[in-house]
Amino acid sequence: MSDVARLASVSAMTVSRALRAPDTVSEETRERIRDAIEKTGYIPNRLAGNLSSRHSDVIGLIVPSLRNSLFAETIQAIADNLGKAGFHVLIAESGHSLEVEEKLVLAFLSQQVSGIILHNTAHTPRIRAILTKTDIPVIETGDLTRDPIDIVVSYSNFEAAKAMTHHLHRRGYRRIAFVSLATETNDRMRQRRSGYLAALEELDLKPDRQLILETPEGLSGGRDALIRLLDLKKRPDAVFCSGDVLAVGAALECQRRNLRLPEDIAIASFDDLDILDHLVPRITALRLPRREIGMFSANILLQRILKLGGGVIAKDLGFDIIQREST
Amino acid sequence: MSDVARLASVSAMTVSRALRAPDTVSEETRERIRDAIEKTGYIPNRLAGNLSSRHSDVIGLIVPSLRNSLFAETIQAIADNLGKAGFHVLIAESGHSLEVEEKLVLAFLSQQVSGIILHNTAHTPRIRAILTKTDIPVIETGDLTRDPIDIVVSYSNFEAAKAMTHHLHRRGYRRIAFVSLATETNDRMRQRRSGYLAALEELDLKPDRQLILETPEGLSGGRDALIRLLDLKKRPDAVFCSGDVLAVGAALECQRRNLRLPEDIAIASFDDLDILDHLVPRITALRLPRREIGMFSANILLQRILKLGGGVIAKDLGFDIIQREST
DNA sequence: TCAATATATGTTATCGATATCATTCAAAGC
DNA sequence: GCTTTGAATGATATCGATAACATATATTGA
Repeated sequence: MSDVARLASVSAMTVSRALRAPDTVSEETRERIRDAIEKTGYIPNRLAGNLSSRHSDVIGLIVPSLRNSLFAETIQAIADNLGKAGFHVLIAESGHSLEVEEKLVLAFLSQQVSGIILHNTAHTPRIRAILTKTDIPVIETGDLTRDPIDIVVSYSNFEAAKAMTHHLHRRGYRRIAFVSLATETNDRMRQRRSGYLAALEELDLKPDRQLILETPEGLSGGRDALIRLLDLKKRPDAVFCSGDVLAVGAALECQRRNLRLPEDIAIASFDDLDILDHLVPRITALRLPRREIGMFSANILLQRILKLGGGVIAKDLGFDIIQREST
Repeated sequence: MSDVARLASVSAMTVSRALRAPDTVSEETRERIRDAIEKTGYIPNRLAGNLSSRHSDVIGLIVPSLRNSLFAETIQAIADNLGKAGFHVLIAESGHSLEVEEKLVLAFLSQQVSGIILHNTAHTPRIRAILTKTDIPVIETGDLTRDPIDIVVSYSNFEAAKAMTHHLHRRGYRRIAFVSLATETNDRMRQRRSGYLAALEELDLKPDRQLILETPEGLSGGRDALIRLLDLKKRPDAVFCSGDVLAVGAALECQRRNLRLPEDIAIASFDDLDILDHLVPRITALRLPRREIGMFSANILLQRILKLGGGVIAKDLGFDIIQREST
């Protein structure tokens, strides 16, 4: 930077101003500086700048997994919106482990990020404490938790699962199976199961243990769950697959076995992936506001960082049920 | 940090050493410092540290798109391996635009990243110039380009497409269609098309313009391409779908129309997504070394950053053809 | 026993920018 | 005409850590 300053015959301070607050520098000087920057190939050092100004232009984002394209839309919306405002996104993956999440949050804070977005709503006590104390905005997006650390932007997994269960009941199904990923390490799955159970209770249906399954991630998880259900003496008439791509795996297994959807068995999915609309028959699903969550999170974050007021603490973005041929 | 130092009755320098080079500090002092850190809740400021030591623990990664889970495996492998060594990954999305890529690279350099990983091999002249001059390692992973900026870790899109075309020919297909995404903004697609054409030439087959299509991303892109091909007077006997999920869209459209694979038409995919192995029938595909690319990239980057020598410049990780029922 | 080496710690300058206060000079106001 | 105001720029201290060098104490060996 001092090179640039020398070449433009101004002080380093003026160069800094020309870059960060152009209107405080005269047109003429600005031009000289622009030329000098061009000539020297100067690239600003944001580390120094951020250290000096004591705020950075980086936002930290932690997702449980990047493998599933589940978060891609949200991430993209976040990155787009923050990018427009000159911020960058540091993405990390926790692998559903709270310990890893703890390490990552600490690393982010070390990097002096200006905000943190988490997909989890369950955290280690230490992280809760640290994040509560810190004065940077913290957004949680995985579930509409009642006691957010700071801000929560989401839909309610509980309500969504309950609504879908009611929907299946309205369509005439009475033995509704519920398939999810491991609930042990995943609070969202627990919420969904609770929603399912709450609906059953409201409908005066007795939950049947055999119809409540956990299965590994991936297409084979969905396939295996379906196989287990078909092997039951009293088969379900509908299967509510409450995890990424599980419904796809289940539906493809039905195809393989020449089972007719929805006559032989109905399938509904928790998340409306592209492919659900391309399968034959098309699969009923909950549409979750993934893109909206990203947009909102980014915008609230910006508001808070730029101190524009507007103290939103919880934003419920809802969900839709997309009824298709599979139910 | 000075708080910690005071509490532990040592100088700030000793605290710094206790954190970055523990074995240069006595057991006893280290313990006092550890307690002091605990008590004060001190979180190091890496900006300051990196500025002072003139190297950072952040690696920049630019991918064309996060929407397709295509890069997820590579990203995960990169993040895992770098994470083990204490590095973090700053991920950004270029949306296939070279101008955006330029901005992102400049932003990364401003953040003083210790290394850059790009999926593209085509760049603006300015970026090529800047990245060639810089002394941080730069890895390109999208294609086995002949003139890498610095290091290339990939498979050859050209060879892979050629190999699959030969494979289809060996299986008896003679009218082989080639479907890709827009080649205009995607150098990898151009390489694949060239590979396809090269194979045709070696096989003494005349390329047929009607059989070489470009289509938008996504399942519907694949579906639409298939429809266009079926509408031809002289239908192809095989379709080589050379872009993410195109083969899935095409295969599902065949299902919808009750076309038998491979009797009525054969389908092959460029990338072996999970789902290809779950469809009925299962789809022949090229298996690309996505995870290996991530691992290798991370490791070479680390070698270079830590100056461990080992001057690999180009690493060809090859590919496999997975023959399944669809061809 | 005493210089020579090793180990543990402290001091100071510095990384590259920016906040803050100071200065200069011209236009405006009375 | 002279103070007042404001726009443009500069000088200096500082952000929080670490590199590089300096110092103090312990250890070794001849």
